[in-house]
Amino acid sequence: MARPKSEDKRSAILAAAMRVIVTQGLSAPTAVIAKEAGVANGTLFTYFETKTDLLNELYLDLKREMAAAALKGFSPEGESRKQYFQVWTNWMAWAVAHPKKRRALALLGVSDEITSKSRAAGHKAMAPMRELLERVHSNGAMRDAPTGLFMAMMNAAAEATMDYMALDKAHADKHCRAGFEALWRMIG
Amino acid sequence: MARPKSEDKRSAILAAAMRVIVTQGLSAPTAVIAKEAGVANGTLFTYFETKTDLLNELYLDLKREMAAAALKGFSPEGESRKQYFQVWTNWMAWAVAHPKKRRALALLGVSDEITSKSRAAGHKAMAPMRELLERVHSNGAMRDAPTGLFMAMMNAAAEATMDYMALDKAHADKHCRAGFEALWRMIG
Amino acid sequence: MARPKSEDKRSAILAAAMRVIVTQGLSAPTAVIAKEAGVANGTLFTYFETKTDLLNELYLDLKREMAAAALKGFSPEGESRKQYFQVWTNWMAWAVAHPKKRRALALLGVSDEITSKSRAAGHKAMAPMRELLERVHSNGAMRDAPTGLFMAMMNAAAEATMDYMALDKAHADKHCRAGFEALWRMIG
Amino acid sequence: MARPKSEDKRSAILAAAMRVIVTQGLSAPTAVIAKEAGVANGTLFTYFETKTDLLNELYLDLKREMAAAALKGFSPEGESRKQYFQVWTNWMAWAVAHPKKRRALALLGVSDEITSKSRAAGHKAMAPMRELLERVHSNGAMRDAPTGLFMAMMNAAAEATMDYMALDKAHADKHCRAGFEALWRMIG
DNA sequence: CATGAATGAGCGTTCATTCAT
DNA sequence: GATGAATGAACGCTCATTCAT
Repeated sequence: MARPKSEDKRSAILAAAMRVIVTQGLSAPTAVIAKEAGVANGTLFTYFETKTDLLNELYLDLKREMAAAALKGFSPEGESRKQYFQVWTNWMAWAVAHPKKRRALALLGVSDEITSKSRAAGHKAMAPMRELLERVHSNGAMRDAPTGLFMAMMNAAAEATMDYMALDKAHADKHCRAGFEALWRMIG
Repeated sequence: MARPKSEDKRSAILAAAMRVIVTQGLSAPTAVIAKEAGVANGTLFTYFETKTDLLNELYLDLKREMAAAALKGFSPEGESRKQYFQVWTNWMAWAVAHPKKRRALALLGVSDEITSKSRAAGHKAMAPMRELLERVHSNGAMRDAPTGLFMAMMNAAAEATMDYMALDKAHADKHCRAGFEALWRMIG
Repeated sequence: MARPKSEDKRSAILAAAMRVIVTQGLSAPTAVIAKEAGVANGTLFTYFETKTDLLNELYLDLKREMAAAALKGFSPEGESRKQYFQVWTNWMAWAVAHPKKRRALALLGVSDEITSKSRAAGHKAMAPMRELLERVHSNGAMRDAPTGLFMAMMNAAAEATMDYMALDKAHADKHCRAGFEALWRMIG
Repeated sequence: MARPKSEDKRSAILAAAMRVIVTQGLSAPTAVIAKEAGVANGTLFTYFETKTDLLNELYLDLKREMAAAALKGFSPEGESRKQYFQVWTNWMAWAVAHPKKRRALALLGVSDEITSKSRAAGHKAMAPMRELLERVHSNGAMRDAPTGLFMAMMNAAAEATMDYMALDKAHADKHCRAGFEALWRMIG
């Protein structure tokens, strides 16, 4: 089958795109991404039909990686607070460990290049976390507020905490806990 | 060129930029913005030296308008909770009344075209709110968390509430209060 | 109204396109055409929205010029043979005097970039000649053959004669007459 | 590489090229031709060094096939008119039976990718017809016109007749004869 | 100052051809 | 020999900015 499409090259392109996007934004030329990945200009297009496709796949890739990191070791048993604290801690740890990926994800998340299909798939990767939170919601202080508002508040708190942890890495752990406590006061 | 002739034209361009950005994103051509403003292509550049300048000024403009709306009728006396509830209500009302402006502001906020100088100036417009919140912070449940984290959480909650109100306008008032209650539980 | 669109520039581009197409074919880069016309790359697109538009307008332009040359001094009175001989002579003279234009027209004529609308408009420019020929047809040796076949034969004879005249310019006049005689034997 | 292994593959590529060119023009990608032929992208280049080579060989192939069809059963004896009518009829029949091949040949014929060498070889395939016509020429009405003009006129008439037959297949036979009569009036 | 044509760098994508498998 | 991924030059077109009118 001749030279098979190389999974390595594919991920090299995705990784390069991530790095380049962080420094140059989503308008980074595909040529720059290709060069950063160490492949020829045209090769990028044998792995991704269009730039938009590349961006969408990168979005999903990062979203899935983030979800996997957050849900690492997660089992849907035990006390909700403890469970969620574990997830929260994983999540924050990933965010602090991969600031570039988080930045790229943020840029992609607000771009209108990302299709609703990609967004839905990204959502799905977070499903276990969402289920856990639904349990929290229905028993907690916000039980009378709509789920959508509840989720939005939770997400917002998470993003804010990540931002702050990144800003003051030295006390990241402390901020992680403080963020969680604040959140739990709100929703618990 | 500090004060070009027609202040009307200037604001027409800013308003046009806002409208166009909402539908086309930040990459909207200056030619389109100019046409939407009813002026010639080149005229835009006698009012704003570069497109980046235009975006920065629009950012500040919107930020200031938003701050003014939120702080309408604000006087730094009285009980913090009541004061802040008033501000919060104003703020949410503005957001719901001007979804396009909020959308444009959101796009601008994450763009790397916006300089830190603009961001600082935008910050400044919110100073009275910040001062009020600092009082809340030093006496409230998050008094041991850093101000930055505190502010980030508050902002995040506000954005989340706005989003949700926009999504379900019929019960906007209810969500406005629910968001505030949740926030206050966290920070009060 | 600022710099008005310059009719000169427009025709410079059309003329340049004609020249370039003759040497490089229809796939000649727009950049080359622009340079040949002495304008910037982008300027070409303020006069012609797309390359296809440029090609279509060039086609029409040449077709009209050719028709005008052939029909110069034509009045629909007098004996058909004499009339048509005059047209034929004009036509051949134009073809020999403007071999590049004829070559460009030939290339454009077989291209599928040229729309049926352009072809129809080109046809229209030849209408007076067509009418004259219809008279010839209905009274001549081919009166029982369909008009379409008649016209095709006439056109083919014209093209063949032009080709041969171009090949042997020294005796162009003689070939012009020989071609006409042959044609007339066929259709007269 | 003069005679690569599979003659089948070679003709599959040529046939595919013909089909693809008819629908997509001469700028059809080699990749598309290869796929249509059921071979890999690169395989095409083991049978034809360059795309230009492929086009030239296709041109010759078609030209030869056309000549063979026209000359089927031809023997250089008997009355010229009868002989040529036979050839003409064969020729027209082939054209009507293989409109795609004729279309491809037409596209190739006007392309500047086709070398003069290929054109000369194509010419050669028609030699017997040409010899017959030379006899007609030297005794016919055009005996005083140069051979080149004579041949051009004959070819033009043939093309025109083919075009018209293809347009109105129902009466193809009639048009075939009408075309011949017209031609013979001109040259006979 | 207003206008809009002029400019040319820059971009996403294509495709003939090469070459590793 | 067959395959199809790799290559990179090339192209049509866009658009921020300049400048003649």
